[in-house]
Amino acid sequence: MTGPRRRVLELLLGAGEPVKAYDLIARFGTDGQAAKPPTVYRALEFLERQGMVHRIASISAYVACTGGGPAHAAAFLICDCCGATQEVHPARGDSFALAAEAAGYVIERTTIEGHGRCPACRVAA
Amino acid sequence: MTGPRRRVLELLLGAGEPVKAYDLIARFGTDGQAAKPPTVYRALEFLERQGMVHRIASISAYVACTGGGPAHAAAFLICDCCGATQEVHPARGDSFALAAEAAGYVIERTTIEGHGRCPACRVAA
DNA sequence: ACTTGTGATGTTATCTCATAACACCATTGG
DNA sequence: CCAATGGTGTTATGAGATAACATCACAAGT
Repeated sequence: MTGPRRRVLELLLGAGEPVKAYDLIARFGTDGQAAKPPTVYRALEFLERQGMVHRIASISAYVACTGGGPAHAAAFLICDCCGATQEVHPARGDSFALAAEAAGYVIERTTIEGHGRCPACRVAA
Repeated sequence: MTGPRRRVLELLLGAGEPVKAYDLIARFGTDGQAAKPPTVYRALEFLERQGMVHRIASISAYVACTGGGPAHAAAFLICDCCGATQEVHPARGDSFALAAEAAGYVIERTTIEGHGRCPACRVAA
């Protein structure tokens, strides 16, 4: 865990919600100086390999992991209203995994993201 | 169903696998002329609304729908080896949907994509 | 027929997201 | 000492997507 990696993780943990890569780039320097893109992307790549950070493909954003061991699979519930995101852990042998098996596929990595409304926004609407 | 929309759908059906937006743009003109990006992106947006095309977020590509009614949810099995993609339809009440419900989220749209190896590539390896 | 509204298209420009390529530096193990 | 490895800094560019505005076709209302 080196300087840039620590800094990116720190920013993600501080945000507590998904952050866009270029927002991380902009906030990278403690003095307000932006980082160069590869600095942040390389840190994200590392943190993702470690399972400390996840990429949320449907919104091209990154979020610090909450729970789960090293290099684990994760699924996300994302509120389109307020941006809140919750990490959940799909059960082994769920219907998607079964469908994959039935089709003869060996799945190594999943992207599972649900968009909708969180409890708070559901009430507010 | 207008000209550009028909053309984009035709390209996707002809490909039979996920195609990148800029590949569609490049192949758009029957005379080899490329389209302008908005032409293709607007067609994709329309086709996606109709449920005739799906976007695969994890690889930023688009694929013609195989089965499923209008505006249905879909999940994908993607072979990282040969690019083959299979559309599957998650059962209602699978573990992800249950997790969402338990968390109080109302999910309107899902992105479910599994990466791995198709039967053919699994044997080949 | 006029005209008004709507939805589609064409076009230019730009924005966002991500990576290639190369130079440099530190650590480690032969 | 000196490769080999892995991390970082920097420049530049590639890839994905959309904003904004002009134009066009068509149907509905008067």
